[in-house]
Amino acid sequence: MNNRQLSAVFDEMADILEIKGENPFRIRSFRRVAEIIATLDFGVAESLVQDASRIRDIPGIGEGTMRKLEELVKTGQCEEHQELRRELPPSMLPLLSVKGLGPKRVKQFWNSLQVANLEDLETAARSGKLRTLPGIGEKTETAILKAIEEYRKQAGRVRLDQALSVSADVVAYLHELPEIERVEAAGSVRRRKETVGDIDILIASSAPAEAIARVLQFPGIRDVLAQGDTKASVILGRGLQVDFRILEHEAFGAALQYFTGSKEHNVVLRERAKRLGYKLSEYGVFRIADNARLAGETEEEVYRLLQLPLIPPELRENRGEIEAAETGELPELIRVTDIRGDLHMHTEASDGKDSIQAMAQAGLAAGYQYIAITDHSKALAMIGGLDERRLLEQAAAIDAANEASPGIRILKGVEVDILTDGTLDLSDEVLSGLDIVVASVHSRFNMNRAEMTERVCRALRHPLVNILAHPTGRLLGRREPYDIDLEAVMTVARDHHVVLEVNSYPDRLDLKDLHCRMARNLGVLLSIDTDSHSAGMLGFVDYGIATARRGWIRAEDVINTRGLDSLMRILKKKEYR
DNA sequence: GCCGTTTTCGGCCCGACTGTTTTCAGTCG
Repeated sequence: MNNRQLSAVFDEMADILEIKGENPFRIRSFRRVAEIIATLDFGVAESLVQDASRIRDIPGIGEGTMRKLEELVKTGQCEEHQELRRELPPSMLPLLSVKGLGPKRVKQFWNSLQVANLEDLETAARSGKLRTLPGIGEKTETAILKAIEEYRKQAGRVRLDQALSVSADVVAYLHELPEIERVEAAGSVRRRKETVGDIDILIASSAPAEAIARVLQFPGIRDVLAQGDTKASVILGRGLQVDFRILEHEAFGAALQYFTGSKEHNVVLRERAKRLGYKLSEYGVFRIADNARLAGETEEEVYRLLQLPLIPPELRENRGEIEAAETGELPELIRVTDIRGDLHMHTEASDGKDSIQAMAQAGLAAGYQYIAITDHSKALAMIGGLDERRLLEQAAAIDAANEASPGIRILKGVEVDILTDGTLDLSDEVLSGLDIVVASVHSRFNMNRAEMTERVCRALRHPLVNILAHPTGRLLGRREPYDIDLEAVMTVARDHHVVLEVNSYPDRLDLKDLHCRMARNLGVLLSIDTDSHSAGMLGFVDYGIATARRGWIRAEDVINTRGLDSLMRILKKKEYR
């Protein structure tokens, strides 16, 4: 069993226990274990055999969990999990994701109406059976039907770039209103998660009623889900939910901290506050003794009172950032201004839209010192991939463009296909004449893990390969990553001085955040590139930077933060780290 | 189930909104 499967077992047990109404703290433990395993950068199954203390020593993992893990790894299942599945059908678990339904109601519907899945629930609601139950009236029944519809429609979350664009629109609109003194997006948008379920907007206003009224006039609201004195929830035309909260100025920092989350991060902070004799809420930090508010206007104050430095929002996932903050070991995260060039982009020679010169102009406008032109190779014939002859012609054109001293150095490169046997799609002779070779997989995504891993590793051992682009091949919401042993890939990359890409294209973000962290831990260098297909796309770098920051990446972990000379030494494999 | 500069037992985060409850439970974030 791999980590993902192990994690799913604990999550499912937590779901079932929750419906059964068992000890909430035991449930919380299971959830924590699921999260820990899901975000681990090494395999639980292998570690259990080789060095079990590597697992046992993780805070949150105790004796009970160790027993279950051993059982799962040895037999492929665990008795308690099987027992729970016999008690309650797993088909009812998705019901917990329907808005407005929690464990109590799911249990109630099962006990009294034998509702075992989404379809049963819809039938029961439509036939008016739900309203016969205690505590459920006509309104709740209608709300549930609506929630089922929403659940089916937006089972998926929206991509970060889309969420950022919507939240920017909303913030810009609110910013103009006189009733509103301050407005900020919080939540997973602020943490820059790769996908976002809803958008949280915080508003400071001394006239909350007026502010709420104006907020609800935002053009594009399709539906108002809830509305009170201090908050409102709406659905926008595109189906995205936006939650607004109105606050007083004095509590804005505490609210920003609170609504930025993550939930897991906040739980730990509150426990910490309590230990220190404080109470932390969205209204501030209060001294328990006399309920005096000691902080609230800024986030810095809140963290300072908890004896911590300000933790960057991208790190707030309870993945060790609080411990790191405590010991002064928070990383100095990379910023977009650290980037000095973009090493992956296409031109009209293959599937890009713009010329070499146009891309160079865009690079110059971005303040870059260098860019690399890396069009596709001939295996991608349908989009005009370059063969040896055309690549040589392009190289000559780049030489000419550099001669004209455009104010930016244009590197000659290629994105060469890694063929199914792990060889490259172009001859060494031509590749050796380039400044940079980016290699990637664009075919046969369904190979098994061992084959795919060997395919990629073979390519990484090729002495001319510099960067492995979009290493897992995933497309957010459209294509799963191919099955590959990333730890093996990273080890080979490090040993052969190959750099892994953080592809900033909004539906790729590949490597993703956890993989970035894994790379850093394994000593693998990264390159944050856009894979631009037109001049306007160089700005995608923001999303790659966000992903890297979530992966604890510093400027020194990324090769395109270096000056040209240092970069060239890495590309020549004379230097690494 | 996990954990320990109060503790190996007894804790384990906080507040708002909704609906239908006549005093609060369930859910959400």
